[in-house]
Amino acid sequence: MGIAADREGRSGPVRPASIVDGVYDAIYERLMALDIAPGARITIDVLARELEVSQTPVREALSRLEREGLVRKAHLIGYSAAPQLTRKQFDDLYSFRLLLEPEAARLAVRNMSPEDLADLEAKAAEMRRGGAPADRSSRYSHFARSDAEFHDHILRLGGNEVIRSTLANQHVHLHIFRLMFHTRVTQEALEEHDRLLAAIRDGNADGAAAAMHQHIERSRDRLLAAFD
Amino acid sequence: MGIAADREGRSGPVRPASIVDGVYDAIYERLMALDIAPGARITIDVLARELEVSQTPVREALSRLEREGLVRKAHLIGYSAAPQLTRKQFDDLYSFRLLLEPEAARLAVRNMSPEDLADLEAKAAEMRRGGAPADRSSRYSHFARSDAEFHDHILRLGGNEVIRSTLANQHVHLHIFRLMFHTRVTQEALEEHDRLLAAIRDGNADGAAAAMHQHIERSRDRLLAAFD
DNA sequence: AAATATAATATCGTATATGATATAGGGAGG
DNA sequence: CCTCCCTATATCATATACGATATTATATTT
Repeated sequence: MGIAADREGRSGPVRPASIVDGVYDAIYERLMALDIAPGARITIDVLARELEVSQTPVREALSRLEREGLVRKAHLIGYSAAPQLTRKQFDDLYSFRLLLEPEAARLAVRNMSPEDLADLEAKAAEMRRGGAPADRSSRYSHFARSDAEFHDHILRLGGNEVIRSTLANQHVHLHIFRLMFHTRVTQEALEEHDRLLAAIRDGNADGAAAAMHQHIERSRDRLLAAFD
Repeated sequence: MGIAADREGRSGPVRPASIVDGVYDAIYERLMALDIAPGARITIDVLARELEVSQTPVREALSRLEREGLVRKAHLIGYSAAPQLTRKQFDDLYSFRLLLEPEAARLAVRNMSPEDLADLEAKAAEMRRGGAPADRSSRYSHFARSDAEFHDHILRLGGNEVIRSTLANQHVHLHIFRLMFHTRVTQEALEEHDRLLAAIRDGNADGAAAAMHQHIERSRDRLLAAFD
């Protein structure tokens, strides 16, 4: 049947460049929204039917997600959403961040231009305003996203692309969100961001590194409650 | 001859090897052997014909390699082997290693058991013996592989799985090999390994971290020649 | 002769089909 | 009544087919 022509006709929602990208985004969205719960099975052809695409792009998207640790694949059994972070994975992840992000903050102070700072300030201001007063879960989801962008922005300014892309691929904020989508400890984080931003603004590299270090440690401590 | 042979599943019932894994290894091998030059086009169906499999597993293997940065994909154009590391990528990569590996060495000293140490010693001894006196390029390829295993082993002992898997996915040693497959500076590296190993053996965590730091810095300096 | 337009080819991106494997459920035997 | 085996179904892994797009070569025009 003329599926292809059919789909071509109703361009409908913004069609990403490739179908695979669209599928990837759609799955990511469902994971982020906890529409697919941690550990839940993900069957390829169900997904393909729901998204009205063939199995091939679904496969490729899942393959990407697997490489990023967001889904797991069991040979001849199938895909499933990654389970909740274990305590050990959590600890490892935060140790990892503590080794990289403070240094990246230090580098950011050294390398950035005035325009870069302005961009960062704008992003922080946007975070402070917060999202629309939607339901709590989607509000936090919005925060998680903004927070990820804020951190990513600093990493970008730091200039070390290996550090940046590596942390991006860890999807820290998605995991965190799944750990505690029910809480609302965003206020403290915002204050820590402000302290970090102040150090950056002052061109205080050591201070920025220290502020980033403290921010991550506190974030870790706040989240530790989720393991009790 | 197909590739699906000689793949051993882990414990348990004899799991049929997946063709994708075989294709992945085959492509990796060609990249490592410079059989596929940096930047060279990789056409899916040529590869599929050569390996005597269908295009589907080739696609999935290439997708994995792409996520690892070993091949690049241009939408509607095709795959190609990743180009040689640029100077900036090289610098970023070594800065990244310097932030992580010394700490991992420190952790390794703290966490490892006597058996772990014995394993590490064995691996180091094996490296010292070196490979058979084959042609120079394949000998260095062998060294690159052993070196990768040595470092990975230490990272494993460190216990932080995020650090370990992240560095493994950078494929540092493959890139390095492609940078200077023509040189033979392995002797110095072996001596640095020995110093590192000595510190580990003595339970000297700070010393191990320092030795690792120095080893990576020197490795970087040796390779810098490749950019002149 | 150079440049543009047009046709031919190669290769990708996507869809569908087929065979293989695991899991679940029911029936026979102990 | 329980256990084991066997069959049925769902799902994956792979193969093949088809349409779309880029690249290359050729021809025509200026």
